[in-house]
Amino acid sequence: MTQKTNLRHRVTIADIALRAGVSKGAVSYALNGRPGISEVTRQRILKIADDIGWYPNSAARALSGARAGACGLVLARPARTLAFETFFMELIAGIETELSSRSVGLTLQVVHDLGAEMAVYRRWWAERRVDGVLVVDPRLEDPRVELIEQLGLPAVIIGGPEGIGSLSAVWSDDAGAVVDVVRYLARLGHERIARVAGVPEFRSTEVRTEAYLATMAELSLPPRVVTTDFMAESGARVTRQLLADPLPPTAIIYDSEVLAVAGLGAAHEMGLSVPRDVSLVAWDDSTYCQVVHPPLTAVRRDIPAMGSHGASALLALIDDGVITRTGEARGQLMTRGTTARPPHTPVASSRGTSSGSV
Amino acid sequence: MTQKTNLRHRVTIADIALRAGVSKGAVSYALNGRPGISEVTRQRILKIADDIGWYPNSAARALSGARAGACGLVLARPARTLAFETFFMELIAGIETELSSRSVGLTLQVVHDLGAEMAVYRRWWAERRVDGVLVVDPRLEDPRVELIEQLGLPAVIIGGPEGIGSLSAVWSDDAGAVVDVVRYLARLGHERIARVAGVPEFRSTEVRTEAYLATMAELSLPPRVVTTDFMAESGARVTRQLLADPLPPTAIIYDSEVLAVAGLGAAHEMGLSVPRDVSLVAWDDSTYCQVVHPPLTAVRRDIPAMGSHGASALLALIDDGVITRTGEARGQLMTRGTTARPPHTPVASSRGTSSGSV
DNA sequence: AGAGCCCACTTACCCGTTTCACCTTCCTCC
DNA sequence: GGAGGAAGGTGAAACGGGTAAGTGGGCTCT
Repeated sequence: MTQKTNLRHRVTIADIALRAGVSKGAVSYALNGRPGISEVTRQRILKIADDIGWYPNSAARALSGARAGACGLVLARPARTLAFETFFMELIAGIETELSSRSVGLTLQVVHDLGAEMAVYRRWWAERRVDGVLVVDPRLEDPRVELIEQLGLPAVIIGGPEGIGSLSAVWSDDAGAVVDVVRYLARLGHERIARVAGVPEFRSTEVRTEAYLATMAELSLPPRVVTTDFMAESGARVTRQLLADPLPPTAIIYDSEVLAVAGLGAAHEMGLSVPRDVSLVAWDDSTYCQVVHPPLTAVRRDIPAMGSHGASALLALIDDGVITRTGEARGQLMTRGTTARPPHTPVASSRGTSSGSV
Repeated sequence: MTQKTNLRHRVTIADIALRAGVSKGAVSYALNGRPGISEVTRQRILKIADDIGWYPNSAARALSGARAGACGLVLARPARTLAFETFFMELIAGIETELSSRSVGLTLQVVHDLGAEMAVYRRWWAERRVDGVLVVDPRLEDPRVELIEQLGLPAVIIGGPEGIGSLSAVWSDDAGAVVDVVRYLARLGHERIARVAGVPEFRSTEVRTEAYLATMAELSLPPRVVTTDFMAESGARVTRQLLADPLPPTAIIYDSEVLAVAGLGAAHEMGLSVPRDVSLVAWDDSTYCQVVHPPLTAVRRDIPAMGSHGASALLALIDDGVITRTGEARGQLMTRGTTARPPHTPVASSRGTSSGSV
């Protein structure tokens, strides 16, 4: 049979109808599992469709009032910080597991700022290019929410806390994990615990800072928060500043993984020994946290799970109009080599400080 | 005016035609900048389209024989290794700059293996979901090439070397950069220079290994290649094995950034000092290479440029059928803190090498 | 035996855009 | 003053699949 020699010819339901000796309508009913077709005819049609390698033309299907068959994700961080945040790749991998199992595509766009991001939503929705979007990095005053509600664009916010407006949301319990980290460090004997926070506009930053402040207050410890962006250089610079202080912190909690790795590098560069001189904790675990030396103590969240739950919530919203609001499991503290008791703890009255085990 | 209150109503060219008092066809000509419409009418139509916020329905446009308006990218590495390869995010960012400036979407799919990747190409093309694809990680015996040619699917291979089959390609001069690295290390006085290679099925791995072997032979140095996958643990394990050798290498060239960071961690863990005891070179530079301590000497390629050139080549292929084959600029060696003269070098005798212009 | 009804289809039109074939005007030129 | 042409449109037919409305034929029920 030469039926597959010309793979370039697009086979349509008309071809199937011709072979099966029925009408296009019958083929459509059969392929979509709708009633009105006898079981034998349906099977015959399905077999023919399979034989000649038919796939529905996504444009035609989308045009006739159905779905676009794709969801969108816009990343609005500067490309430089995107690349080294493994968060996004993990998230995408998680989203994909859910979407591809349902044969829904993922359309990605990388833009420079929030305004461009909103323009993309507008365009995508007007063009009917996506059925819904996943929104990341929720902000304190988030103009995207209003736009999305106005457009009636199905959307799921990823990264909470909790929902915003009337949108679906999936978030992790950041506050709880922060409390765990601070208490863990306090139990080790740390009193001067600093927090290196990310972009202040992000809701996650605020939530974590509040949880940090509350826990420090509860433990009657002096809080210290330094705000940065998510650039590695900032992590290094801030760490140098903190550690050059006359009364430096004995422990630092970073708001991202790359900040922590940079902080570790900065500490080493200053000739300090980690964790003997200072303890470091990363937020979000990754391979990098595990392979640097010493391996970083980190808060591990199941990011792929957040992605797949977000995608699943989005599909539920698109298909059935169901609004979902799910809190994920609290991040887990992975204690590794960068946390220990603070220096100068009266163990045997202030031993020697660094001997530089680089 | 209440013209924008209901953003949910999709405006079509019929709405524009009605307001302008012309036919749909005329509107289409006007909006697409085609001849057959007077300039005044065109301007009037454009203004109306802008006023009522018209965007072309992508499905309708795609259906009527035009383009899908999207390109595809399939990533077939295990999700675990994807997340920490900043390569892909940088590549995507580069692709996006080109695509989004032309209002073409990027459809992403993450799969487990090559078979699934090929199934995705088949489906995308049959569904008319993409106009072409960008193919990464070219392999020695690459079954994707045959499929793509058979389907007539426009495609650009990213990561050469050189083209495969009749496809467009964009690649970096890996061989040249490897020669540079080996010669640089040899000039520093290294003789036992090992190479930690990535997945052997990748063409890039072979090219680099060949260049390494040739250069080592040229310099009459004993080659040593260890093959791994791209997992961080493998990088650490292989490094430990190499360095535990009775006659260990004094320099190691890694095939990826994460392998190198893991190698650096392993060396530290063994109590070795870098670069005093061993020199390390990473392939592909990234923020991580710069913030670890000491900062990693690395081969820096302009990955976003490869992405945007690849996207640009793909659009040229789709629009004009032009096959492009471009070699990018050779990767540049960024000498940083992990390379120095080898240990036990008779410094007094045999001067003449470099004095490490870090 | 005729009414009623369901099954298994067919017919025809819809979605929004592009495009091809035509159809008016109006202008030019000999 | 009528042929020839171009400018500036119109109308309708695609594109491929979904779906409401219609249409026979066979069956049941009374």
